[in-house]
Amino acid sequence: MTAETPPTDFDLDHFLPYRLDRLADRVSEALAQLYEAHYDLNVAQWRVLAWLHHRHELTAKQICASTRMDKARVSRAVQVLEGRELIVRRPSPRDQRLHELRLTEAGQALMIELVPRVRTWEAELVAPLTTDEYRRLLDMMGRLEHRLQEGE
Amino acid sequence: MTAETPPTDFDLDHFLPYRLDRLADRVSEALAQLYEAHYDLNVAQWRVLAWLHHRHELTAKQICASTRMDKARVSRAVQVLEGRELIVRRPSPRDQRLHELRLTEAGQALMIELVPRVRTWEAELVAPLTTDEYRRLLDMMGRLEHRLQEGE
DNA sequence: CGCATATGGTTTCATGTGCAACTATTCAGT
DNA sequence: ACTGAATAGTTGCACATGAAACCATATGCG
Repeated sequence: MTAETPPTDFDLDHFLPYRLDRLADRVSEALAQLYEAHYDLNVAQWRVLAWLHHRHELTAKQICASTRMDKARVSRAVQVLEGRELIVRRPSPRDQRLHELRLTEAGQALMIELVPRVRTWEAELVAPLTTDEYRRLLDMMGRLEHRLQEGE
Repeated sequence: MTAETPPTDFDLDHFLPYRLDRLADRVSEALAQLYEAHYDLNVAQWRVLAWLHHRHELTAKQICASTRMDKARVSRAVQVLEGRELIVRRPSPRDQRLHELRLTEAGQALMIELVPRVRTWEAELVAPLTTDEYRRLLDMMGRLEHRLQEGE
């Protein structure tokens, strides 16, 4: 070790973007183990299923908006899921450009099996936080997101 | 919009992994604008520079540990940065396997210019939080990370 | 109607990334 | 000292991703 000190102190452990990224990465990795191994889903596919489970019927565009994923990425995830018959894609009668997506029976069955596992896992993850802290955490994150949104 | 309700309630807006990912993604994207456009650095390169700025002298291995980046990714970032003469790579006299990395004059100059911009930007980002809230936020994130670490 | 423009979604292409195999150096055990 | 295991880092390969070009349908305006 040299004795020289850095030119300016820039402590990355107190730098929010770095900490956020590190945590999100770890969380995402841990969560992925729940759906990758057993269900052979990648992140994009998981997200599409999660939103369809949550919202019941959506177009690819809406999923893009919800997940911040590129439309190409969503398109490819949808193709795979449709191929596996976990979702169906039906052109909207109103507008032939957009396709309404929804879970098939098999897709529903998968999610009904998977979601409780995910919830249990999440509960365990946030166990070190009180419910009040958890609420505050989400609230603060919301304010940060809002801040970024208004800048754009 | 359909009037149908989702089969089970799984509100992704209250699902921490999703919220974390979305926020980290937005933050990362905003931060990237600070170093991509003006300095032509990608995320990996920025991280390597940031750690070298912070720690002054490190090996690739140490950077891997700090940033959770794959060693191949670090290796390639280092190659580019060395090519641009922003860092130097010197085999350790003690152990020829490992290479000590440090910023060149040019690299230091770049960071001395860039870091204050980044800090200002971060300050603005977290402005909606009180300093106490910010402290708590980092603390909670730390506990969550710790929770994940002990599981592995 | 008919043409220009916008929009949802797909495909192509260039790039970045992770994994695994590989090289070079060091270390441990005999 | 010698052989085999470990470690730091690089490279080859296969794959996922984003940007941009593209296709099909819809909409606005003359």
